[in-house]
Amino acid sequence: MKPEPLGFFEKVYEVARLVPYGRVTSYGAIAKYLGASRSARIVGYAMNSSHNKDVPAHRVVNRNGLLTGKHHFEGTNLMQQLLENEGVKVIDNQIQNFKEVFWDPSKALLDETS
DNA sequence: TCAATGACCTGCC
DNA sequence: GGGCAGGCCATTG
Repeated sequence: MKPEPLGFFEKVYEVARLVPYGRVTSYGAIAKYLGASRSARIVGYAMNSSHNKDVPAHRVVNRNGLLTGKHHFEGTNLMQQLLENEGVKVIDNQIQNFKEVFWDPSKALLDETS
């Protein structure tokens, strides 16, 4: 369980932690930032292991802005509650204004003057 | 070691 | 423009 010291997972955790408050990102965005847009599934898999980490997995959703992984949280609406608590409008597991709350790692890290 | 699965994405019909 | 199928990389049984 230790392919590399700083493998894909760690990178995913890093980006997930870099997600600002009230902002969300997508698996594809992280994967793309890591240079593995085709390995978007791995990013989600990393989140699965991020349960024990301090990774805000609730800020990470799919490309459609749908809380696909909310099923993996404690409660059924915990993920939604967390996002709403941060100011993100979530209705029926669907993030409203996803385009506005969307946080692109590559773009944000590239231009931090947001 | 092999095979199947998975919080997805992209491309094609 | 919408829906369906395949593929990608890594982990677990």
